[in-house]
Amino acid sequence: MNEITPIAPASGDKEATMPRKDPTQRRSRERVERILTCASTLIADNGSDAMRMSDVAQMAEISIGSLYQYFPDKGSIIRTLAERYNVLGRECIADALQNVSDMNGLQSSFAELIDIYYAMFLAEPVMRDIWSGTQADKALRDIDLADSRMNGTVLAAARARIDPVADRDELENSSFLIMQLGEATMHLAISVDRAEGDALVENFKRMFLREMLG
Amino acid sequence: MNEITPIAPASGDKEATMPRKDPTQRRSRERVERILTCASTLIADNGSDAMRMSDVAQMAEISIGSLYQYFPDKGSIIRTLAERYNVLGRECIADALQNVSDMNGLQSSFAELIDIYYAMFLAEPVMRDIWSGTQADKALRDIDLADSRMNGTVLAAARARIDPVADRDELENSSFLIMQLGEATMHLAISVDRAEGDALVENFKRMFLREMLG
DNA sequence: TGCAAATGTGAGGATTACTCATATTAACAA
DNA sequence: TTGTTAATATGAGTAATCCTCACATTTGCA
Repeated sequence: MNEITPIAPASGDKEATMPRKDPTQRRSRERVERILTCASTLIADNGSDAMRMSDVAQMAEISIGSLYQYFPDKGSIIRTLAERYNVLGRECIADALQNVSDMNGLQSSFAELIDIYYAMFLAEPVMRDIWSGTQADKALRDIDLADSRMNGTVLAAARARIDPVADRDELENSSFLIMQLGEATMHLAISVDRAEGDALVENFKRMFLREMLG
Repeated sequence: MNEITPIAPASGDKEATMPRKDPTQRRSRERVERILTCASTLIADNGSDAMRMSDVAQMAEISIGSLYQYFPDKGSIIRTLAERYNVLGRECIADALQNVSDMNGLQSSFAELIDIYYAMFLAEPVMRDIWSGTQADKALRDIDLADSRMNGTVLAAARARIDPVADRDELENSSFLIMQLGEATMHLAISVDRAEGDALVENFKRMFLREMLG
């Protein structure tokens, strides 16, 4: 698996080389953040394809060489941003579903989650660019699948609580599918005009709710 | 919209320059076919990202310059291949749904269609490569959407026949969504192991059938 | 202050899509 | 047949951009 997180700033325990202490690490962290912020800005402006590594370096006021010290390649910057959004999304989903224990709760929580996700996609150009179709990078696709699996597991757990006799594998499989289809719906919805997108999201909600009723 | 079909081989009516007749056109068509065949082979081998235009030219035994005479850019070759698969798929779908007139028929036809599509995706490495995630190219995404819209319209028509009082816009919208989600399910299914993929496809079938029942 | 490790630098290497000036070929008129 | 011209073929070269690497600078500590 390709790195998601950038190279750790030399907190090496190997070889016991009397590692440097705080200032360096702080500076490194700040640099990583600045790189990510600049990359975000550039992606928001013109998309990740148009984002050139030289632009990122220039905007972050570092040399290309330094940039590559923190991120081994262009994809790793994009993946790091993607994973950050995913973490936010997972927290959101976990929060919403953690304490669900009946069908009504599940339905309302999920409907709400879909709205939140849709709003996020509409509001965040970077997220939109990274996920909307652009999955040329296999490593990015893997991140996406892993994310859906985690979210699917959370959903499956909630459904199992509601219906303890349901087959677990079946729940896991269909919950994973629902997560992926939800994502596909988002991608689709943001690539058509707003009115149609809204209708598609509503339709997906309906399909999901029907599916939940088993 | 970017060209899908390659540049037409000089059947110019403009300027009335006494156009050439058959042999040239036949030769051009053969060249286009050879290019597409070679591109297919290369994509099947290593994916479209790894396919270099110089490889295509070499394998097709033409110069790079000639290659670019027939296809204005790399994407246009891929789009042409994509559209050919789509045409096949549309014919398949239209055939299956054209004469459906009751819910039983719709359900069995659609279930069968899903199996056929799944089998196609499993069997065709080129199709898999072009559609599986790799939608970096916006023009390709447009082709995909147009395809789903056409198929969605066919599905909506079948559903309208079965339930004449249903809201047409609603049918159109949800049929379009179903087509896109079906595609998403295929992409997902072929990117996990076979057993899980099979289960995902079965799950999608179930979801679809439930949705159809209204 | 001196040293070694860590970090910074940017010119340049490498790849690859695509162009264009030139050469070749095909179709037709005389 | 032969000359003419439009269509087509050619491939060395251009451009864009990711990434490397040899060297310079900075940092933390003895």
